[in-house]
Amino acid sequence: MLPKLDPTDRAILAALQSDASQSLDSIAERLNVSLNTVWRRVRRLETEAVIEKRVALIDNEKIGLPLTAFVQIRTDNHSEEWASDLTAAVNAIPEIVEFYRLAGDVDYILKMMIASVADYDRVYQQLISRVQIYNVSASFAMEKLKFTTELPL
Amino acid sequence: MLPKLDPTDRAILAALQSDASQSLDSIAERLNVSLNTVWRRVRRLETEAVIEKRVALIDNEKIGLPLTAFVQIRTDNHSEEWASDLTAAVNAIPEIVEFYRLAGDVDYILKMMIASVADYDRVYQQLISRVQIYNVSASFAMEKLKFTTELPL
DNA sequence: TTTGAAATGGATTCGGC
DNA sequence: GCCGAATCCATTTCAAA
Repeated sequence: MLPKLDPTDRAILAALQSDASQSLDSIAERLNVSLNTVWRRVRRLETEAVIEKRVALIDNEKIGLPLTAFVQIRTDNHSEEWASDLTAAVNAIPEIVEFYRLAGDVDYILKMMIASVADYDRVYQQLISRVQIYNVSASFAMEKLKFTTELPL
Repeated sequence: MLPKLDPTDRAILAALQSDASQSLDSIAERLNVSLNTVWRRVRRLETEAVIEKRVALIDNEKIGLPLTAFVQIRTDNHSEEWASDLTAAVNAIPEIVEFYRLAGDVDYILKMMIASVADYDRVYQQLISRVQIYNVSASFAMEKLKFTTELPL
């Protein structure tokens, strides 16, 4: 199931997940392989969807969303239907950027990017207006100490 | 402090954070402005660091890191030194992709991308070998329901 | 000072070997 | 895997508003 990745593939992935604006040429030179090789590997990694997409990362503070909040959700309703309602509600709210179902005590965790604590309430109201939630607890980030989209290879 | 962003800037940011591989030409056409205008706006957004970087997003499952864990940390040591030791330790561990200091009961939360629960233990041991931690609780994601780097504009 | 049209040069794409 | 042609695209220049 997992695509085979040799050291060259991994080096290319490492390069592109760190900086996707660099030219294939410069990667080829750094890895001591031909441009053509890099190009073919990248194309393969894209068709296999190892590379999901290329995106620009935007500074959340510069666009007026300095606050990150984590919200833990517990439910007393473990039906499929409730779960898919919650997922649909979350997907409709762009401030919620991550959402996971958890093992254990807390059922779900989500992360939201917001302007302020008042803005948290606005998003929270949006969420609970769409789906019945049993128990919510929010934690606000005082300081972002690390954030990266780079995965270890 | 916040850069002024007009609707064209926001539309360009929205386009690039959704797909940075599209040409400036196609964005220009879609927004009904000239290529030149888009190019200048992008350059300005880059020099102002509203656009932080361009990256390739990699499928964590395809590279053998299917598990996401959230780790909540409480400390009894609130010194500056301990905090900076923790941050240094976290920065040295590539499996830890996000790390925040929180307001409230839990002092820190971090997110890690790992191969398995056994792999969680390996990373956890690395962390506690570098810094004394009072209380840790980990939650494992059973299901990733939403993940995006796109911020609302 | 801002805009768009057009030219340049560099990077990507993809065939053939 | 390597070369090279064709294409595409970012970047610069320049003229006009």
